[in-house]
Amino acid sequence: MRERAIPEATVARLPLYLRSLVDMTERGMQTISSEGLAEAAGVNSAKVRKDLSYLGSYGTRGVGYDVEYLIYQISRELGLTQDWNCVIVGVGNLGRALANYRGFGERGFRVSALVDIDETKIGKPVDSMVVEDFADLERIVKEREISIGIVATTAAAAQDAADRLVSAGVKSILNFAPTVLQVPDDVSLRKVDLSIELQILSFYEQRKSALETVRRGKRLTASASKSTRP
Amino acid sequence: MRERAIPEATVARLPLYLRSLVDMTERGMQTISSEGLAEAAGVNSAKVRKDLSYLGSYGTRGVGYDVEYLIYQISRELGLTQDWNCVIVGVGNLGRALANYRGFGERGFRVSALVDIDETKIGKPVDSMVVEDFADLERIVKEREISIGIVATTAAAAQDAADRLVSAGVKSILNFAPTVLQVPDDVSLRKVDLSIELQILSFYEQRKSALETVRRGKRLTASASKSTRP
DNA sequence: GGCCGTTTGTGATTGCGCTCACAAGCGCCT
DNA sequence: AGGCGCTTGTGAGCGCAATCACAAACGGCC
Ligand SMILES: NC(=O)c1ccc[n+]([C@@H]2O[C@H](COP(=O)([O-])OP(=O)(O)OC[C@H]3O[C@@H](n4cnc5c(N)ncnc54)[C@H](O)[C@@H]3O)[C@@H](O)[C@H]2O)c1
Ligand SMILES: NC(=O)c1ccc[n+]([C@@H]2O[C@H](COP(=O)([O-])OP(=O)(O)OC[C@H]3O[C@@H](n4cnc5c(N)ncnc54)[C@H](O)[C@@H]3O)[C@@H](O)[C@H]2O)c1
Repeated sequence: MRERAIPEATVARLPLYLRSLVDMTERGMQTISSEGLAEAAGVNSAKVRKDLSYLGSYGTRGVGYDVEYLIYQISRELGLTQDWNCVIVGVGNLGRALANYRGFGERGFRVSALVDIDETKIGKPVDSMVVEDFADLERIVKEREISIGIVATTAAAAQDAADRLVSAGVKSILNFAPTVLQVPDDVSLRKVDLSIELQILSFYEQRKSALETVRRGKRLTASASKSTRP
Repeated sequence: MRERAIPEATVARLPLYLRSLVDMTERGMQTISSEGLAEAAGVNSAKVRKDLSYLGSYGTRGVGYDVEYLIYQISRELGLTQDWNCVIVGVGNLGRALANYRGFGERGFRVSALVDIDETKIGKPVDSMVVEDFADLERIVKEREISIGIVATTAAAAQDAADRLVSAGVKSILNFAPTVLQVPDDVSLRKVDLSIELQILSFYEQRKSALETVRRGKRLTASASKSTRP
């Protein structure tokens, strides 16, 4: 267990713990048990303990975890002791909302550039910044030491945006366009896809209404035809 | 295998297949192999076949899957043969971007209401709609048969927004606020958390630069102090 | 009509992550 | 100083998901 390699699932939960812990300091709490942190983060307490144990033995038996110290350790592990420079590619509806969002800066992510391909947008101010030309991406990335690229272009342009980010040396990409991007193995890619989230909700919603209908004693033609299928 | 109950992981991938398939019809393709669909969706072909087999035996050996027919079957399974009415709670930066987004309507999700608590926003037009009063949420949900609630309020107000959605009868919630929401068991909850995504990227980015530094033959003080810890 | 190349559908296997359960360790109180 | 209650850290077991691997099935061609 003392080995390196934190499981992916744990990495995905650390930011959640971190947020809960920050809330707790703001409410003046000094220590927190795995049980308490689990409740705040909406997970199981054994999971919390196992996750935290990957970082080291930072708890005290019979007492819990020191909130401040744990914040520091998680921040360090996540690489949040430094600021990261980001570029938003595509300044449409979504890109603008992201640019205006204060939450990123608070968490150590600085939006250092906004780029777009649309002539009518280039040069215009957006939230104390100015939209720059997509053509200058490589120079901008190098000059400002940008390490994270946020793709908020149309779906059709997203692969191009990603390719340009990659050749500029960006190794981490967050994609909002509803398309599957291809990137080299050494580039981390994460996606946020709102339509997919809604479709997943739709699946369970449908299942619920179907169940409701069955409970009322009605036969569903859909399920009936399905059961007759060999 | 003929049993009901589609694995969660499969449900999450079905929308991805669906999107690839729609792209394919637009390019005039009639049939597609699991291999081809796998490539388009960025997954392994065995996974595609197993996922699709949960819906039934809709493929033809030696040929592949009929694109149109598969689109229909996946849509039906996901509950996309009907439209779903949604309400956006909180019309700030993000809420406005979501309201203006055309992609939802195309996929059968109709934004039927925008509500906010801010007096100065209520009554104002946003994308051919008018912002309504959060206080009227229950009536609006009932009248327009809204089944999906999208929470885009500030973090502090998100739990209240969710509670009100739940008591209005909404059973599916998509949360954008960076906070853990509590909802009853029979309510589906999904979250989109951009800061968490960035923090995950940060973790791997840091690991990469650490590795890079080690490769260059330098000793990392961080890893050195870690290895001396008992 | 039979053979051949192709692709599906699915048992079998492996691996990962979640949960349980409890010994070990800590602080506090007497 | 010793006992007690509380909480951590982690081995063990379990279940779900990913991957492998191949028999079964199909279309087309000779
Ligand atoms: N708006 C939303 O709420 C929302 C929700 C879910 C998904 N999305 C997705 O996010 C993406 C952006 O959405 P949006 O509503 O902001 O769209 P938008 O059309 O308003 O903005 C897209 C922007 O990208 C720019 N662009 C196009 N090609 C480019 C290129 N090659 N390089 C740089 N910039 C380029 C355009 O000029 C435009 O400014 C889309 O892919 C959309 O599907 C948006
Ligand atoms: N803007 C972004 O790009 C972005 C990115 C990531 C996360 N988020 C999160 O999304 C949420 C919204 O972000 P934003 O930038 O739009 O913030 P915002 O402050 O611009 O908008 C919040 C809106 O919610 C409304 N509101 C507050 N309490 C309400 C209540 N009880 N009922 C109804 N409406 C209420 C406010 O009046 C305001 O209009 C925040 O929680 C934010 O952390 C936003």
